[in-house]
Amino acid sequence: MESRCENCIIRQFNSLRAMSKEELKSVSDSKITKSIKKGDALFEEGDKLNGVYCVRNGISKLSKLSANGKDQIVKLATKGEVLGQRSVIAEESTNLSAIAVQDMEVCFIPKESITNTLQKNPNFTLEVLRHMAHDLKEADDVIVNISQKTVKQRIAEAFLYLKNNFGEDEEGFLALTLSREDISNVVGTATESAIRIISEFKKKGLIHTSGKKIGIKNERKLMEMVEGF
Amino acid sequence: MESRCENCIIRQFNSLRAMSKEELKSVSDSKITKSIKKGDALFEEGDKLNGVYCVRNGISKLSKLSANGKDQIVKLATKGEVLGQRSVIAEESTNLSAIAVQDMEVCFIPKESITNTLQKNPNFTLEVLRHMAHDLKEADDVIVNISQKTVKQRIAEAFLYLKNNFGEDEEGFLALTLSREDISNVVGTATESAIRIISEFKKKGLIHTSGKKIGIKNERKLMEMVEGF
DNA sequence: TTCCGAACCTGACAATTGTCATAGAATCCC
DNA sequence: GGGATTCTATGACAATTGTCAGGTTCGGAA
Repeated sequence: MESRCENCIIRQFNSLRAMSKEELKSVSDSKITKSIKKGDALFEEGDKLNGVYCVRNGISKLSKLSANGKDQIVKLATKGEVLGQRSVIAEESTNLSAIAVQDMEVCFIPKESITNTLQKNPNFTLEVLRHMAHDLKEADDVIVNISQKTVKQRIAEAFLYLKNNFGEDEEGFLALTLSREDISNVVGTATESAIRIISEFKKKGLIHTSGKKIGIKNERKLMEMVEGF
Repeated sequence: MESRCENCIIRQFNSLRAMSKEELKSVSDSKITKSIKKGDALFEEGDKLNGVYCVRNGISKLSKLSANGKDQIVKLATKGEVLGQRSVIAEESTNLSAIAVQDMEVCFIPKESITNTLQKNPNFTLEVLRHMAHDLKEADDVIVNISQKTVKQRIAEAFLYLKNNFGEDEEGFLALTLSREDISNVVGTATESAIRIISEFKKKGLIHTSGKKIGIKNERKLMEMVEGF
């Protein structure tokens, strides 16, 4: 495993690429590499973060607990994404929990390295800004989807999203396997409703399953369903 | 009306305050002041923006059209807010429409003034970044609310939000009067459902109405309702 | 003023979704 | 390997929400 940030490929995918050699060196010297097991938390809602997490491997769900005790998953973050930025930048405690849905490898970067660079390197700041602008757009899309589409449409969309963003394994199952509960927390519905709709999709030949694993059989029909046919 | 950005009080409320004297001067020289009538659009979903809009007065709804033909209002923007930033920064066409819900006065600032400053003045960039971080957090909250709360709770919350953010007039009505349709588009429900719930609130003595105008009568009960009692 | 259209309101009904209860299947841990 | 626990699944039912179809009221224009 490469342990110098300067040489880390992951950097290509995130805002760290806009850092200068010296800045990267300082980040590299202060970072701490951590292994996170599936189900463990990187941080939890309300925590004050002393730094950000750069994901080298694995996938994390970012979720928020609602008053009625249900989690809403707001985003799934994978290799190359930086978590906790929003909180560090706004100097607020985080509004989301980050929990591993697969074993993960992350680098913890103390916030000083980040805030120093933010104040000195406009390219880096702009790069972070662009990323956040993108996240904001995605959040807007989620709002519209969740309020205007039926649960069925949202589940169909979630499967397509999982395929497009995380791919499939050799047997044609979605590479990212989520529990039924996680799926229902992504689309914002009751677990039983999600299960029922998954069964229905299976009966209609849109998907096939094997245990928790789900594979897409008829992508076109799923897409039509998302559009409302 | 003050026409030099350097002297504009609005600037105190947004990221423009982080600009240097010279930068502000250049913005001021290139800006165009516009009056927008209630119902007219500042820009529409899909437009490529050549600049941003700084709101001097009035209120705009930011909304996105969904496949089924309904608008979802994602945010209400008022005095001091800058619209179109996200799109200019990400160099994408906008994902939202901005339509005046009251007569407005705005300053159009060509994107060059903004992008130049973004590249040169890290304080400004950081300030913009902080604002966007805040918007992103709010968007996350909206996602959780919309997916986990009932329509009734969301409407109660919307009224409290309107009171806290836009205040009340002398007679105790919400200062920002929205049509029933706009209200339903804020909470993401059918217009009829919104109307029905407004009637119910009125019967229960939680609010009082006069034409389109709505006044809050029992704030405590509304708050309890939002919490789920 | 009077008319017209838009906005508001209400009822009846259907569809969607959530809740509760229960049972089987898978998984984990000793 | 076996028992406990968690996850998946399904039925029955209730609650919520949307849709359609009609009204009424309001505000602006002729």
